[in-house]
Amino acid sequence: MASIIKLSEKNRDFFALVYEVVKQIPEGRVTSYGAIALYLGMARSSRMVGWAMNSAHAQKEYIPAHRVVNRTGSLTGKLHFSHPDLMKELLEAEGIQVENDKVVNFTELFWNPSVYLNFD
DNA sequence: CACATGACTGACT
DNA sequence: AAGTCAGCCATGT
Repeated sequence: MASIIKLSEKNRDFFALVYEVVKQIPEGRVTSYGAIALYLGMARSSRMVGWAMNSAHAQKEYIPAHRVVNRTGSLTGKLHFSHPDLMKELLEAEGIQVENDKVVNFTELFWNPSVYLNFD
């Protein structure tokens, strides 16, 4: 029926914040759901970040969701893209090597928002 | 209200 | 490194 997602105002803000952070991820770098949650002060709501990403594709502005993986560097969200291999292709297009659904050199490519988006 | 589900994580093995 | 478990929290039934 209604394809419109019902969200409380509180969660709308949360979604917007998540997208805002994801959009700041530089090309060729990746981060994790937990790191974003931590940066937003919701360290125990990492699942909610993934939940927010589920609606990223519906946003008017482009969200580089492929740059967000789980803590081990696994492409856990690949099945939610329009094509299962799209996530890998997008990452490789940015120079990120992907092997067996995992980001190679994940620890080196990891982009921590809490470090690069420090509050002053 | 109880229970299941999920783009997660940390601890433990 | 990889698998299992419990904790996590918003949604759906």
